[in-house]
Amino acid sequence: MEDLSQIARKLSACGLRPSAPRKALLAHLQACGTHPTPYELLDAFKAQGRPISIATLYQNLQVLSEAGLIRKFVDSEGTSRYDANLGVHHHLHCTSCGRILDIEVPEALLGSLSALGQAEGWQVSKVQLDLDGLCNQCQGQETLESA
Amino acid sequence: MEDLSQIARKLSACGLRPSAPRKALLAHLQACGTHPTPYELLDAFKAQGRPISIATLYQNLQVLSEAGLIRKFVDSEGTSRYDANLGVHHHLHCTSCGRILDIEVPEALLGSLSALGQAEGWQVSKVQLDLDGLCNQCQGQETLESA
DNA sequence: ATCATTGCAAACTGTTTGCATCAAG
DNA sequence: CTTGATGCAAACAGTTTGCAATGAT
Repeated sequence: MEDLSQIARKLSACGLRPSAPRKALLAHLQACGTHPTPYELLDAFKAQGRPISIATLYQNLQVLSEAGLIRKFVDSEGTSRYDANLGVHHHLHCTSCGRILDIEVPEALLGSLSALGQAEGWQVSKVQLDLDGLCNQCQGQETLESA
Repeated sequence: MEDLSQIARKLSACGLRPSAPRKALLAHLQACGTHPTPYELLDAFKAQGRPISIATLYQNLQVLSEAGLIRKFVDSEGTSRYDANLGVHHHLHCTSCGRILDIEVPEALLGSLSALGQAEGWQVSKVQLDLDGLCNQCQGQETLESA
């Protein structure tokens, strides 16, 4: 958990002015633990009473991504999502409630996967892995519904 | 390789009228060996001198997907793509030329991946795996460019 | 003849851009 | 004061929908 002055310093260190929307964006993404879509972010800031414009939001999502402070990805439904977890990780995606959980995949497994590409003569730079399924909560709900 | 009457029979078997656009779509996807986007399909039919309207295209992509004759997926850039390969398979995606190659992942590996989700209490229904990198051709080009 | 399918045009969603205003250094 | 950031509005890309004309059974 970082306070706002640390966030501001991080932005400055990347040559970015620590404007209010940028600090809010980075702080929110680092704290929320989820993988929000642009519109979820928009709503979150509006709900906090500090709305930002959609143009500013998209501009900054791009700027922060380019600076390497956050990361963009596209989920299996094609929805853009943003993530402040910069480490190598992958996703568990609940097809019922939409929740996304970060998981770590053992090095050895990642190596075996890259090897599949190398076997075809490709130079693999990134292993994108998403496990779609039902989270523990939604499994329970399915049971209730079908009862 | 299937001829058009076989394609027509397949459509009828699913309760779909074998209209010209449907036959063309299914035949093309089965034959092309790539994973076209809607606009690539549109252009392909236009180039063949049998253009179809974009509304018809989207309607039929959905209808054929629902019938299980083709499958939709979203690549790591968020672009919709369609695939007539219905078996379990995964993708090698060239970040330079955009080419996508189907690969098979050994059962054992898929099992290990699903197990990661199960360890978190999730019920994994689908392992979505994309290996991003450079295909053999584009590796060569990178070398030339940087020379 | 009936009912599904086509295709135009208009609507919509998510995203980007131009530009005048505003704020940080 | 200078330069970069904001935010409105307009433009865009991809996709969906309403509806009259068309085509398959």
